[in-house]
Order: sequence, then structure tokens, then C-alpha cells
Amino acid sequence: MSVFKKRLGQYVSLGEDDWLPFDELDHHEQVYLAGDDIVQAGDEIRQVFIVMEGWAIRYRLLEDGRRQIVNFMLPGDVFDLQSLADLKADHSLTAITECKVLVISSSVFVNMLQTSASLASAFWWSAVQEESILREQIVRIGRRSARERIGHLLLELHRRFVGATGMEVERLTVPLTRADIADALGLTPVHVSRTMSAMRRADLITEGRGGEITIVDRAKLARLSHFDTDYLHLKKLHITSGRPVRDAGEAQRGLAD
Amino acid sequence: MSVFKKRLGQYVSLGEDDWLPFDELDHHEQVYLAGDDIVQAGDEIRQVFIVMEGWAIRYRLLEDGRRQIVNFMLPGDVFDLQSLADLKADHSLTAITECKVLVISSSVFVNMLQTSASLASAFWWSAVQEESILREQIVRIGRRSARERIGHLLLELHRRFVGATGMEVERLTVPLTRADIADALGLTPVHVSRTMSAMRRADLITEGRGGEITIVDRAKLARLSHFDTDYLHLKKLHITSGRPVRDAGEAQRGLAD
DNA sequence: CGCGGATTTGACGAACCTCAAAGCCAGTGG
DNA sequence: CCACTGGCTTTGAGGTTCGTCAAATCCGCG
Repeated sequence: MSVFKKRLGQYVSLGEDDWLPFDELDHHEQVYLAGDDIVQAGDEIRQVFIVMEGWAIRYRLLEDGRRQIVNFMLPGDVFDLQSLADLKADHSLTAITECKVLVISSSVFVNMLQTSASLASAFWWSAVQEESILREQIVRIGRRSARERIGHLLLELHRRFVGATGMEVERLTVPLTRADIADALGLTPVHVSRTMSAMRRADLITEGRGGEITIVDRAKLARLSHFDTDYLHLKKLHITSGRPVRDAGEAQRGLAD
Repeated sequence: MSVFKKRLGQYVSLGEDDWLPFDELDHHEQVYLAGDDIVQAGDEIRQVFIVMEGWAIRYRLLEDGRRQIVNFMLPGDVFDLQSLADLKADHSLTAITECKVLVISSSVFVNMLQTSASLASAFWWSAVQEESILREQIVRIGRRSARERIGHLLLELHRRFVGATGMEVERLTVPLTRADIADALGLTPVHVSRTMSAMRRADLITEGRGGEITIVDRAKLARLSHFDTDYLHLKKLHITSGRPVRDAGEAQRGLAD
């Protein structure tokens, strides 16, 4: 099953049949190389995108060159649902690794949402989760120290990666430079470097070659970073007649997992 | 016309007829006093809320008491559209002045969206704008100095207030303490106080009694704060057969207005 | 007038930034 | 196979912005 069906499956249980209206959609797959723009600020977008492979960033550039990464797009993430409102993009999107992306015309997509209540519900969850991640990003950079920010971000990326791929990896390969991390967290590359060195010395993380980061003790790092998965809304619901109903068998409130 | 019809009217042109499905909705009005919680983190919300009067804040509390205000809710703002996905709130909402709020059951609200494409489009815009404001908040606290943050926030609040009420006020009455501003911008009350004093001395703002703030020279403050209204998506579109079409007569790109 | 909450001011400290040089790769070409 | 290159990371020294603590002031209100 594809990444993104797996990801939406974190929240809703959809059978293969439920996906039919989606599978019949007219779409095409597009490959972007690392560094390619997917969306530029000012573009009028008429498509919905779904990341199938690779990582991308959403960011804004200030006139003086400062950059703020707003969030990360991982495999399974759906984006520019905002295009359904037919607005100009107020930010840019760039692939940071080679990316395979599914492209669907907004109007075709809207039609699908109208025919299938369960799919609409699934994609609505995706939009809600994205917004929730934005809010958490605000808390992260507004009220946390450098070490907390980095730890918290790593835990989020790990959790999202596991959620999307279904692979319970220990080691997370993060294709981010120190500058990327800095621009996401409102820090400088230099300070990120220093802080991560300290985290390595404190046995919180280890780093291998090629951006491979291992979180040594997730519970410990979660405590130090005040990380709680609630905002990712990972509880699974069951769809019944278009209205999701909470599944009592899946109650769990996750600390670092 | 009510505040929030006026606000949604910033983006879509809806006649009185278009509002009929909405006006027939079963709803009630609720008054909250300053300090009252409207939503608490952890609540399972089944309602959509529309602020008619007053200001509210959406915030998260960390275990050690740190608070981050995620955004401000002004008259005309619609919130907890996320409740349509039937999730637990991951943040709290509190009135900071006396608030009059329209409360509508989520399921009733969803039905309305399905019957009226133009209303669905209008509320979709509202959700998109809210998300865009969140992104700008990230840029604001991630990559701007204290003075830029405060100036930028004041300009946003001013612009949103004018948009919602239709009143082209010069003087903005901001019911925020220094602690509120600090918690919104990732600063401390002390530093906010110092920075605003400096802004007064620099003739950027003046403050009267009761939280009344006047932005002396909007264009100048906008330049200093790198404020650009694009992210508020204020361009008006016309609805035609459910799909909005750009109105060529309204092209304008706003600096501080 | 006096109380309580918010704001301001001052002195000092910490977290994070800037500039700059050195180190570390991975890839390239001789 | 080795030297060279360019990008990223690390380290150091010193500076700035913002935070902390605490006292003083202001202001609305009973």
C-alpha cells in the first residue's frame, strides 16, 4: 500500500474499496530534484500535491535574505489543499531531496471529496493535522530553548516518519543541514552545531554518516524537550456512515511514541 | 450586516440570499466573560464557533508554566473548524475581553457546507486565512527582532480589525497586557515594555489610556517590520457556479493597508 | 486614601549571534 | 592513487539581544 494511504490510515480505517474514487482520479507523478522549487511564493496554484518519496520544505524568505522554514513535508503529506480556495501562494516549497510527488488538479480533487464522505474525512484529518503541527511549531520556537527545540523537532520528524512509512526505525536519516535546522527553529547554524554537539556529549543522540541521526533514549529526550504526541492526532477512528466514531480499543496517549 | 458576514465578504461576494442556508441554522449565542475558557485542551469539541464581539486567545501551556499564545481571535473569526474531524483540542481558548460567540453544532454545520457551494467556499477561505496567519506567526517569532515582532503584530491586528468591522480606524484599542504580547511573540513582559517604550520614543506608536494604541505612520512601521498584507489574502473573488473566479478589478498588493 | 494589578526601570546574567579560521568530507580530475 | 576543490561543520573569541530579579511607579477602583 502506498505511503500516503498508510499515513491517512493513521487516523481513519479505509478499505481498498473506499479508495476507489481516489484511484480513478486523473493525476500524474512528478519528480523534483533536490533544490527544485515545487511552488514559488506568488504562484496561483490549481493543484493538490501528495509527497510519495523524499522531503520538501515550506519556507518564507525575507527581503534581507533571512529564511524561515515553516514546516517539513514528508512522504504521505498532502499539501496545498489551500489551493482549493484559489489563492496565491504566500510561501515557497522546495524539494530538499529528490522527491516523487503526485499532482492532482484542484477541481478534480474537490469533486472527489464531494462523492466520498470517508475520503473527505480522511483528507480533512490531514489538513487538521498539518495545522496542528504549525501550532506546535509556534510553541516550539516561541517558548523553548535551543536544545528543547532541536530535540522536539527530531522527535516529531521521527514520529511522522514512522507514521507515514509504517517502519519502526530507530535510526532516522535526516537530510537536513545545520542551516536547515537553524532556519526551521529560529536559530543560527553555528548555534545548532554547538547545541547538537552538546547533545551528542550528553548521550541524547548519535550521528552517523550521511545525516543519520539516532535518538538514544526517546523517553528521556521527550522529557527534556517536553514532547508529547497529542498534537499529531494519531488516534485511530472508524468511519461509520460518513461520521467518524472514536475507537475505544486504541486509547493511548503517547509520550515519545 | 453582522461582523462575520462582513469579514467573509473580504474574500467572497455573497448576497443576502447566499446566506439563507446559514441563517436557518440551529445555533445559539453564548457570552463569555474576560478570562473565561471557551475551549480547554483535551476537550472533545463538537461545535463551530464564530466570534461576534470581543477578543479571545488560543494558547498552549507548558508543564512549567510557560505559555505560548498561538493566535488571536477577533470579531468575525471562525474557529474549531477542526472539530469537523472530531478530534480532541490540543490547545486552549480563552476570552480576554467579554466575548459574544455564535455556537453551531459541527454536524449541522457540515450539512450546510454540503448544500451551499458558495458558503463552503467562504468558510474554506476563512480556514485558509487562519492557517496563513499561523505561518506568518512562525516567521514572525522565528526570524524577527523584538521591535519587528511587535510592529508586525500590531499591523496585523489593525488590518484584521479593520477587515472585520469595516471601520477604517486609526486608533486601535488593544485589550492586551504586556504579558499577552510577550507570550504571543516569544518574549518577556519586561522586554516588551522596554521595546514599546523605545517605539514610543521613536514616534512609531503612541499609547493612550485603556490600551489604546495608535500607529503613527503605518507605512514606516510596515517597512521597519517587513509587514506585507499578502498573507491575509484580502483580494476579493467572485463566486460563479461554486468555483471562485478572480476579479480583475481588484488587483492591489498592500503594504500596510 | 489605600489596595492590587500592570508597567516601568535598573543592574546584572545568560542564551544566542557574528565573524572568522580551521577541519572534515565527498566528489573530481590529473 | 593522490591532490584539489567546494560545501558543510566545528571551534574560538567577543558582542548583542533578550532574560531574570527586584524595586519603584503608575493607575483604576473601592
